[in-house]
Amino acid sequence: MPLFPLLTYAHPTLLVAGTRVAVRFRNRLTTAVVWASNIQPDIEVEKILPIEKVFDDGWHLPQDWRELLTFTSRYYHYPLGQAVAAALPRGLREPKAITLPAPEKIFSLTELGSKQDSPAARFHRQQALWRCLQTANATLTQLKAEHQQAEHYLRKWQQQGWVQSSTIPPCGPIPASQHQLNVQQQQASNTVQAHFGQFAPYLLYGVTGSGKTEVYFDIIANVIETGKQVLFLLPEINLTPQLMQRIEQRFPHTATAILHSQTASGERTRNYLRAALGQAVLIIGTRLAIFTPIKNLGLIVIDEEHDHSFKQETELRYHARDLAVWRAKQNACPIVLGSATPSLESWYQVKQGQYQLLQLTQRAHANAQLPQIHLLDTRRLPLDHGISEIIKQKLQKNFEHGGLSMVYLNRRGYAPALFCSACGHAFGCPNCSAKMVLHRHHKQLRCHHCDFHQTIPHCCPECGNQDLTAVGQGTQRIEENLQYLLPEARILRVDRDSTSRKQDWETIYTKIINKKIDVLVGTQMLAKGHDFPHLNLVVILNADNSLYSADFRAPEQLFAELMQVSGRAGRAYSVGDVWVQTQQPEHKVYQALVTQNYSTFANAELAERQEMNMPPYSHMAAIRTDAKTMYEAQELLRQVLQGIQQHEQLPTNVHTFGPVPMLMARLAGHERAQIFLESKQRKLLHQAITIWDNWLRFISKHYKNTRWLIDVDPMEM
DNA sequence: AGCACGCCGACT
DNA sequence: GTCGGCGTGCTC
Repeated sequence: MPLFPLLTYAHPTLLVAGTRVAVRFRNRLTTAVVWASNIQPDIEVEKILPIEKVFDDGWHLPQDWRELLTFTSRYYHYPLGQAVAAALPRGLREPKAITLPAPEKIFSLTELGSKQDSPAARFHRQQALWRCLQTANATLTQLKAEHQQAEHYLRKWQQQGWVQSSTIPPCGPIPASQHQLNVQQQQASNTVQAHFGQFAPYLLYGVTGSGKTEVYFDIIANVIETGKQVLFLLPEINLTPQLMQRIEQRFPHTATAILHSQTASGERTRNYLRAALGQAVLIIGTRLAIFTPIKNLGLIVIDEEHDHSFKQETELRYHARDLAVWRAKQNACPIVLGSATPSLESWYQVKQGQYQLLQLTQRAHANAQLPQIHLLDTRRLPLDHGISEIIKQKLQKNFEHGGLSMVYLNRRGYAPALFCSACGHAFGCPNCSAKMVLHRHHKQLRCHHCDFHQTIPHCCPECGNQDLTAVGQGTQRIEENLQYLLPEARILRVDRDSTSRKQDWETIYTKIINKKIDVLVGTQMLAKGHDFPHLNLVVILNADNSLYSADFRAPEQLFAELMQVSGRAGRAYSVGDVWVQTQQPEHKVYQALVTQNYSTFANAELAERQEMNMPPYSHMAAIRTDAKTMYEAQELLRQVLQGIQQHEQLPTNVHTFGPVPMLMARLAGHERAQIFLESKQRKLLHQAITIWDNWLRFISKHYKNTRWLIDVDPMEM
């Protein structure tokens, strides 16, 4: 519940902290977790209600997990109960008993069984099952693949005494890797291995295609052999079937648990418990997996550590990477943060000597070289449907030579804006401060920030003019243009509109690998984590938009994005070429991109951040409000600010900026404002947030229609 | 969050 | 005298 204090309930016997119970709260039955027992209640005894039910499953939420949540709740100024609810899978959030997952078993024929005839041929599924039992010790998963009702027959045959089962340890032998690590990779792995059993944070900085994953695998293999568990976090978009296949190949006998928001809730609860019980050794997941209780944690790996998806932007606004570092410290284990373009926060920690740097400067594939990057100044070049002549020729040539090209453009839809050619009226979203995007296939104007959409209007609502112009290029339009340019080519568009379901990716990937595609057109989805060995030409169109953003992290983000996209080229067989169309080739981001020199770029950015007293040189928190009008949203902040200034002694060295509208001032019908608190000292910042929190709680009662929230270490501006 | 409580104005 | 709208505060 959104309450900060703990509530007292009564029970005749002492309960272990971490026990799940069912209690009555406001006359409703809810799940609760025992945080402390045998305490002196702080309310009148007659008000205390009894615990209704104790879920004594032989397992409780462990102490280190409770400490993690206590920390999370305090650090992010979020009610403990709600933080706990966010950290539990559905199955544990419901006031119901759970069944603990059983340890994995293997099945084989008994001596008696091997003398039996196999089931009759007409029961061919049963026969397959039997054959599987004959050949080797088989796991339930393997057997289920042979026969859907494997469990039923196994039980039957076990009763007959034909089949026996035994439990197997969750970490079987790990076969040697097929990849020979190069010197740098081996060195990186060795360094981490030398620090098993102690807190040691590492930044694994490796250029795209340098084989970071193989380094992770090598370290993981070694931790697992010491009998410990591994937490492997990665951005949602990188949890590809391709990666899972590699893990399956590398760790065939290791029990893995996958945890992300797409996993079905039953499965997620099961995996959560398997990790907690030590039945799963390799725990793979997205940011939410950071809250998985792990019995014997020996290593944390964060892949693509710079990725913004590790920060949750709703409710409990945690950063999984930051919590991971905390957890590694708590569990005295190494943590490896990997990226080709590390976050400036992590890079700064290296500079401060807090994190140790591990570098991979060469591409892992012997023949692979870093791509050649070329800038095209579109102020001087005529564009035909958003594409310059040079790029047309490059694409044509590559197609003629049977190469695979990729056209990257971070805008889905047909055109990012629709204008009236007579009066200049722009079609904006009525709910958001954003332009509507033209989607030709669906014959709609859509807002990409809320779910508002409408059919394409045929005239201007202001002047009635019927000549409306679609301005700019989206992936659909580029796809259309390319098809016109290269009528013979097999072009495939990959964006959220074309690729919404999970299996879609698998089909696309097989098509690409089997050389059934000549040109890929797409957004972010194409940029991350995928290995297309034959890709040798990358074209980046119109990335300039974010150069004009007021967000101080925009250059860092754009650089990471462009490096990632460029890095898709020439990973294995051929030299990759990257062509970038821009109106500002002289901009620092593009200049850094051409040299592909992350460290020069990062150091320059850091110098600028220091100058401006921005993170990571200072710490920030945002207090946000939203209301029907911008005035109301800002008024609450102004009132609280005034109250604090008059009645409180804010710690010195904490600075306040605002209130100001958010960059995206209007979203889904709400006007949004914010105020920033900034300090060089974390502790002082937290003191200031606490004061703000108290005042907001107090004053917001008078502003019924204004909602507010606290965002510690904000990423959004 | 969501609900009970109580204050106050409007209406029978 | 009673109903209900809404602001306030508590939840164990």
